[in-house]
Amino acid sequence: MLQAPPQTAPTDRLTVGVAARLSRYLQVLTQAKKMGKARISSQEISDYTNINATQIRRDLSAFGKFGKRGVGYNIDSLLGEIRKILRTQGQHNILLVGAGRLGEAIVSSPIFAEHGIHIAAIVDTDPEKVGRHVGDIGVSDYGELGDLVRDKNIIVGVLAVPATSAQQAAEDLVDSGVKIIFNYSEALLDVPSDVAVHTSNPAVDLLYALYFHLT
Amino acid sequence: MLQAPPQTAPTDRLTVGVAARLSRYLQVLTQAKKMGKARISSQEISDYTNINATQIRRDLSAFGKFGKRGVGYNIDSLLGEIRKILRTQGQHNILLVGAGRLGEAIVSSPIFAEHGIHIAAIVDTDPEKVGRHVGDIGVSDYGELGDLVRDKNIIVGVLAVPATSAQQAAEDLVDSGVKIIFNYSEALLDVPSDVAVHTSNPAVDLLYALYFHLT
DNA sequence: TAGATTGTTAATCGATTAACAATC
DNA sequence: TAGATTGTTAATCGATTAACAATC
Repeated sequence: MLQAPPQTAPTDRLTVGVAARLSRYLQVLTQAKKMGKARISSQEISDYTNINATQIRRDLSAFGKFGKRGVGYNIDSLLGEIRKILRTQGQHNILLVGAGRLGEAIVSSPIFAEHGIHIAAIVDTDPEKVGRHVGDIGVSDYGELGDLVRDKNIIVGVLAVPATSAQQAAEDLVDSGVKIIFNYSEALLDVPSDVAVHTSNPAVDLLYALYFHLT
Repeated sequence: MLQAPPQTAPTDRLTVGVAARLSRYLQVLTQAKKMGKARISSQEISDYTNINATQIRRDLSAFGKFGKRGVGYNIDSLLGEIRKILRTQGQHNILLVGAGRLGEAIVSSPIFAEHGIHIAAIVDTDPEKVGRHVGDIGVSDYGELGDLVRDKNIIVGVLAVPATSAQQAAEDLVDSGVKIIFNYSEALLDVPSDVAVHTSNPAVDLLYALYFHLT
C-alpha cells in the first residue's frame, strides 16, 4: 500500500474532539504543576480525565514526541507544547454580564487567569451594584456594554444573568460585535448563525452522571 | 407502560454518548416548554445543541417513533419518553459542600428542581454560615456530613469549595458512603476506583471554544 | 539489567453526514 | 395538493481499545 508523505501536516485545523481533549489535558497539567509535580504519565492524566491513556498518547504523538519512554511527560514542556498547538498563548479579553453570585464566583476563580483569559470588564443593570468592585474589577453600568466591547477589545461575552435577561443581553452583545458568547444561564439563545454560543450546564452533566451510576 | 418491547433491546445499558445527548435534549425541551412551545423539530433542537439533526432523529428513533412527519415532536410527550429512557423520574437527593458564592448560585438555580434533583442538605466549615439559610435550606455544620448522608439518603455529593479543601471534602464524602461526586472546584481529586468523579469546568470549555473561533 | 511507559499499529465500534422515501 | 419533517439507510470518518516493540 502506497503511503502518503511521511510527515502529514499537523498544522491543519484540529477536529473538535482533539481540541476539547487537549484543553482538558491543559487543565490537568496546570493543576498537577500547582501540586508540585514535575512529571506525569498518560495513565495519570487518564485517571483524572476518564480519557483512555492510549488515546492521550495518540493525541500527543500526532504533534511530536513529547514524552520519555519509561518516564512520562515533563509537565512544563508539555504545557508549552499544548499551548502552542491551541494557540492560546496570548491574552484574551472577556466581558462578564451580571455581577450576582454566579458572576462573583466566576470572577474569583483562578482558572481564567491561569489560561490567559482576562476578565476586562463587568456590567450589571442594578444601580446598587454599579461602581462596586468584584475582585479587582469595577462594575460598570449595563448601558456602557457597547463602548466597553470596543474600547477593551472584547472578543467573548459571558452571561451570568437570570434566564429572563439572557436573550436581551445576548442581543446587545451581538450588536456590539461580539461573536463568541458563553451562556451560564439555562436559557436557550437565538443568535445569528455567525455567532457561537456555548451553554455550560452543570445540571445536565449531573443528570447523565446519575443515569450512569444509578443503574 | 404496557408497551411491548421492540425487537432490538433498547433496555440495554445506553452508551455514554447517547446518555449525554439525551440529557441535553431533555434540557432543551424543558426550556422550550417554559417558553410556551408545544412542538419542536429535530432541526430546532440541533440549533440549540449543535448536535446534528440526523443524529437527534436517530437517537430518538432507536427507542420508538416519537415524532410526526411534517410536524415534529410534541414537547410534553418527548419529555416523558426521554425521562423514561434515562430513568430520572424519581427524586435524587444531593448534598452540597460549601455555602459560598458558588454554592449559593447552585442552590438558587431552578435547573436541579426541574430535573428531579433535590438539594437535601448543605454543609460548611465556617461557623458564621452554619444556621443561615440558603434558599430554603439551612446550612449545617461540616461535622454533620456523615450523619446527613445517612439520614437523608444522599447519593451525590457536590463540591463547591476552594481547591485547597476539595480533596479533604471528597475523602469525607467517600467515608460516608457517597459514590458519585460532582466537583466544581479546579482541584484534581484522588478517590477509590469505585467512586465516580465528574469535574465540571467551564473555563476549559471556554478555552477550546476560543481555539475554534479565533482561528 | 529490570521495570516502566511511550509511540504506534491494527481491529473494532460509535458518531457523523448526505440522501431520500414515507407520510403528516 | 404542496410543503415540511420524520425515520432509515449507507458510506465515511473519528474514537476507542488491546497489544507490543522500542527505549528510557
